[in-house]
Amino acid sequence: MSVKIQPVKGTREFYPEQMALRNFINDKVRAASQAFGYVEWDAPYIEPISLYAAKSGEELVKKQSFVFTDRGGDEVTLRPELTPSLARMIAAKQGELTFPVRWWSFGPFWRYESPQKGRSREFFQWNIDLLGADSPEADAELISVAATFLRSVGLTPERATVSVNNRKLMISQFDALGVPPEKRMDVSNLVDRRSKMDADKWDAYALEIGLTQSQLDGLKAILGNYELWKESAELVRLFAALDALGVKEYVKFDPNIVRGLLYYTGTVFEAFDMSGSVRRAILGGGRYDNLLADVGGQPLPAVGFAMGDVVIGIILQEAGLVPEFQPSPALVLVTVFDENLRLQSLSLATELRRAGINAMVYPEPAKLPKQFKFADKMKMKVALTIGPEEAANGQVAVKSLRTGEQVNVTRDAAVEKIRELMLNA
RNA sequence: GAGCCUGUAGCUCAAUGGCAGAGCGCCACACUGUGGAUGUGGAUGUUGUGGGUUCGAAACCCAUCAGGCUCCCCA
Repeated sequence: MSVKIQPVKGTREFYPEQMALRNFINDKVRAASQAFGYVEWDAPYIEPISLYAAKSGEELVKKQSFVFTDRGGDEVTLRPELTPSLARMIAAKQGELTFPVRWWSFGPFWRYESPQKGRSREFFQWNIDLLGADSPEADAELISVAATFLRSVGLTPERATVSVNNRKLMISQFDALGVPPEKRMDVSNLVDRRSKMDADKWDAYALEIGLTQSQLDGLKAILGNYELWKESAELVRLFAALDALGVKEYVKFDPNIVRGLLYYTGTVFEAFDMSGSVRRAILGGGRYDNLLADVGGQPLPAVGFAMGDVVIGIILQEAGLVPEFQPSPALVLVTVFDENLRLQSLSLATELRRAGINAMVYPEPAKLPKQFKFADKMKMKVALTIGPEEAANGQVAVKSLRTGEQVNVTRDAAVEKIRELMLNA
């Protein structure tokens, strides 16, 4: 009796079509990263749990990590994020690296959460970081990389935008309202929740955490003031740089963006899909100037962001931006006319491959209609046939599956004819 | 971790306690030297799984698994 073994909850199986989407995202990520001079790197997929204990927050470590004890008795985990590994690796070579460091990575991560739309337990994530530069122009570069990626996959500014804010600006605004420093986190949390709660409940919650009515009114004024960035010298420089970088239309200031992570110190940003069904951030990041010092390295300013493959994958599919799937990497089918001519088909295919053309041979001498139907389903461009006539004359029948035109050429001329048809296809 | 919704053919979905169906797709033939179009015919299945109620369950009840939505968190 066979029992169906299901895949682990929250994992995805990548059939060729899904694999093509994953590779499409990976290719665009690589191109956007390399266009700005970032170099690829990676860290171990299994890490000691203690690596995350310091800075990642209890939620991530205790509830969302795949933790297990290895045979030696050590507590390890499948990595839930990359930044702690980055901090460790940078700190270890801080004396020999040439700064500023520009690194990117695209790899698997695991988080033990309940799977739902836009979230799985095993996912791929693009991480990209610039370490050793603390200017607003450096922040702008990362935002520009993000916008360049969005543009490269065909997402227009109407469809996807990057919302930007600055933690320092918000803190100074909170201070001006008379919010005590120990309440900053609570207020940030409050801001983060605004879009998810009813207005009345949000007001009540604000008063509950200790804001006065006048502070609440002041906070609302701040969150509705989309010109507030003009009061931040950093943001003024940031937007000037974004203009020069040619991505201004993708970016807007939004005082409601605060982001959950504790370690952000200045600029923070998130990209959203404005029209799709996924109400989750496509990517998010910001400046984290204290992290290296916090994990024992020399102080080092840093800015970066991360993008998961799940949300962007859904958005690209919904927007119809995923390239048509090509079922076979071979665009040429060599048919097999009959048993006697089978070896001629095999040797013809070999000639094509030696000329650099991917070619597939039908595995058996089936009826020609069946073989042509197969080529059609595989979305191939060209079908070749060597029948008794062609074999007698040293020729090959070359048919374009797009136009339906067929010509007989000598075997020597076949490669050139196929190249011509594939260019036009 | 908590609450709610869903699960029927490969896919999208019907059937509300009384013979499990349609469209699309698939296979064969028309067409034994040529795909897409058309026509004709064919197969779709332990109704997620396991129990229970009932003369009778796809439907009602319980459990379980999977998926979705929300809270939480975040990519």
